[in-house]
Amino acid sequence: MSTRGRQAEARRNDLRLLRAAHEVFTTQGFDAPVSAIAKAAGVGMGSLYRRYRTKEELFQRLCTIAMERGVEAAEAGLAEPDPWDGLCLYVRTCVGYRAGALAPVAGTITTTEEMWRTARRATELAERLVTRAREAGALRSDVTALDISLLMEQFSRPAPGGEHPHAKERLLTIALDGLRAPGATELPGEPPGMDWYEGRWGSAP
Amino acid sequence: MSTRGRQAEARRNDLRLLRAAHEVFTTQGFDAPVSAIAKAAGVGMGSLYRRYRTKEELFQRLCTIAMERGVEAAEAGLAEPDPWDGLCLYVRTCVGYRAGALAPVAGTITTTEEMWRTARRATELAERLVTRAREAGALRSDVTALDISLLMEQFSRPAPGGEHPHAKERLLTIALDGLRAPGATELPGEPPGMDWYEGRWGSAP
DNA sequence: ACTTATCGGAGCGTTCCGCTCCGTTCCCAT
DNA sequence: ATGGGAACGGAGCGGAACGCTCCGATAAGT
Repeated sequence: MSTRGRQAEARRNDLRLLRAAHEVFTTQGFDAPVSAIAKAAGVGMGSLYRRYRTKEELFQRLCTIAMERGVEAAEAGLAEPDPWDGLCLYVRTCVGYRAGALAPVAGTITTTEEMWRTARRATELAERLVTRAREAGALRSDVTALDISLLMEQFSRPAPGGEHPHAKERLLTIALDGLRAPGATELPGEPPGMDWYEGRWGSAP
Repeated sequence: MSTRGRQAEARRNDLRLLRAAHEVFTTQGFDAPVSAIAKAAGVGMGSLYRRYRTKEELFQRLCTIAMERGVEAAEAGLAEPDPWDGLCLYVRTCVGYRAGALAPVAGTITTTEEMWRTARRATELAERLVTRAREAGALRSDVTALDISLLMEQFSRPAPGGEHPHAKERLLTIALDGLRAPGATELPGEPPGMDWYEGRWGSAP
């Protein structure tokens, strides 16, 4: 794998494209123009459209990668000996690269088979992580794994008016403290179910 | 003030327009088409543009009203005898009508004199509310009024993929529990300052 | 030197949006 | 009863922006 030549440039371009697309889509939403991604990647439109035939295809690839990173984060969390620290690591990592910002937009495009598979693996690992923390008595008992997914999603959403360097971490710390057992206030209403959550992505295969 | 006649219809239309605009802008953002607001209000484009000469003017009026509602919510919170309950009431009320969803978008248009005035009153009252709760020992001591504003903003942001009826309230309850004294984890980084916050709206007059 | 894969970006067709303009409706004063 | 005028709804205009294509330029491989 050389670092020179046209093929090497193609590989570099692909990486830069994915990075730029992640940045642009998570901060500006799926409506962001494709040209903005190309420009952010320092790559021409032609190169982008040779690699990904449509905007949707690029986005699908991006979602899969984001979920794979979520899987890795969950595995890293489970590798942590302390259940609470593991859960915090997982949440902080996912929010750190705004993984949740892609999830809601995923409902506006068709969900590929690969996306379903990866999503299933990610949710299963997250469930294990949450159950372990709860059974260790570190996590309040009335919160579900889906609550935490939605929490991450909420915190992944960017502030349109520019970001303060530490504000997000401060808020996330507050929320994580609120997750610790025992909960001071009982959580209201029915917890959201898995069927509802998956319904946002279209019908399951 | 009659309920019949053309003038009465004009008044009703104005009210419906403001309600619809609030709903559409807070859920779809400032990019939502004006026609969507007119349709949601059950009003023709002509009537909308006679009342508000531009889209921006409508949005400015909307922001002012939202902040006035924020002032009222803060006053209601201060009227509550228990400092903690008062703070919770304030936060829940503001998040309830997604007041924070307008704040970041306000930076994309020019801020009127009236908006500055109302904003100043709102932040001053919020500061009082927060200080009272902290001095009563109910609120963790390392959190600032601005942190709470940003928290409300974060929770005001709509989920593009449809909303679960109770999910938001559950997450908000968790966050509020995290705000109670004593904080389990120290908040990281410098708290955001007022100058940064106001800078998002353009330069102060 | 010639072939050929890859590059960047101008341009095409289309969609969408803010706003205007105008024919219609209906209150109300005479 | 009737004419004037204020308020109504919505089709349509001009222009901006977007997804995607096409092509001349560039440089690696032989």
